[in-house]
Amino acid sequence: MTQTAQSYHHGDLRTTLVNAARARIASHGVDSLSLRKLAEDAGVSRTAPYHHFKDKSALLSAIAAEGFAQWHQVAKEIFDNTAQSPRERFRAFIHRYIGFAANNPEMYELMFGRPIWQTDSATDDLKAVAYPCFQFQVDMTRYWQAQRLLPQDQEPLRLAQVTWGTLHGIARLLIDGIYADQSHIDDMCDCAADLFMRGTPDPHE
Amino acid sequence: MTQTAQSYHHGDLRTTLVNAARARIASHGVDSLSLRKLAEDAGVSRTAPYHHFKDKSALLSAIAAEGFAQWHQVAKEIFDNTAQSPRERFRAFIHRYIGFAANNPEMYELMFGRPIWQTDSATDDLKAVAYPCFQFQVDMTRYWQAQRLLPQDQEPLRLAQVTWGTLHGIARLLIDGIYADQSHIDDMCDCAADLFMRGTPDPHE
DNA sequence: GAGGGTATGTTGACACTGTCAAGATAGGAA
DNA sequence: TTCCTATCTTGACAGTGTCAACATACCCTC
Repeated sequence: MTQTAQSYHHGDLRTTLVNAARARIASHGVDSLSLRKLAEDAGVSRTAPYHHFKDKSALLSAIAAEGFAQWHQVAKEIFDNTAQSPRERFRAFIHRYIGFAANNPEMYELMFGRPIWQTDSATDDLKAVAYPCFQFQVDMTRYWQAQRLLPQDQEPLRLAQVTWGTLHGIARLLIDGIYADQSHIDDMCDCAADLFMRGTPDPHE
Repeated sequence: MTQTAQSYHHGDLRTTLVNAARARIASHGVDSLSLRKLAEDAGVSRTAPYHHFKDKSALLSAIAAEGFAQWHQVAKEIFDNTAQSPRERFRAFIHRYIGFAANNPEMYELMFGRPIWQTDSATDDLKAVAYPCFQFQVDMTRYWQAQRLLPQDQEPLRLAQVTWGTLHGIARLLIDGIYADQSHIDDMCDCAADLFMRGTPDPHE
């Protein structure tokens, strides 16, 4: 950013683009983002972004990767917070997951939407961030099974797929505004938590 | 369809468009559909479709409505099949739901995707078909609760949102190819069914 | 049957989009 | 200083959805 305005080269176009795109996506939605407008706002020509990203999908992948990293961080904090019981942490995890999606709907849409994952267009950089995030879900599931919060007679991978599927499905039904009312988010989370942990020993509550 | 080739009017353009669009979507995906190509394939000018649909979204809504009607029919058949026990029907319902999504991924994407539901662009026709479909999910949930397959201490609406959310989430993770392997569909469905019905009386199995 | 309203179809145009090719410029390494 | 490479530019192409204005055909009424 040490460049002057009349400089031929921008100086730090890549991060400028990513920042502008992130802001635009958060405020106006993924679909409203165009590379041309983005370039124009950055004071640069239409094709300049192509020297930093292979195509539009690559730009989106980069931003989605940020989202996965961000969520992974949150998940780790919840999981590692030993001040809470495993049971509390499990419940908190559900609420935070849905909360993350509800508070960042466009980012969530981007992270799990088609443009990125469809047709094998996912960047290696994106996979490098997202896959560990998926794996963490399995690891947590294994732990919760060991803690007797989740049924132990199920394969951890399957169980992780189902529990995460539940959160993902609720998040999408909420975001897409299909039939879930935003005012009942907490109720839905509690319902899901109760359902998953039903029949497990509960020494404290 | 009594028109000759050189007729100025097409005769039944609306259904021709819908049929062509449905086929195109099923084979090449929702994103690949363009009104112009559609019109060209129908041997008609680019703007002719606008006399039958307000815009592209309206066309998509019409096709999605077919999908909802189709699924609603399947759901009713499963639910009304008294030859099976409620427990078997519940399990069958889960498998069929995921199977429907896996076998018609593009239709499923269309039915629950953004272009239709976002920004209040859903047609009244679509809502008229889709909402009863959602309601049916709640009715079934209520029944399964009464049959003691699902916990009775939860509100039917909440429970329906969570169970449907689970199916929806699994379906999307599958379709979007995010992390679920298609070869384990049945295992995932069984895992979900076990999870939901866990702790409920099972006289026969 | 004649006339007019309406449904339907047409061409033209506009403002967009992503992306490629070819050329210009700047910075850094040899 | 020279040259390579990263970066940025203009020009162009093939698309897209959609509007406005106009043409044609059908149907209902007089």
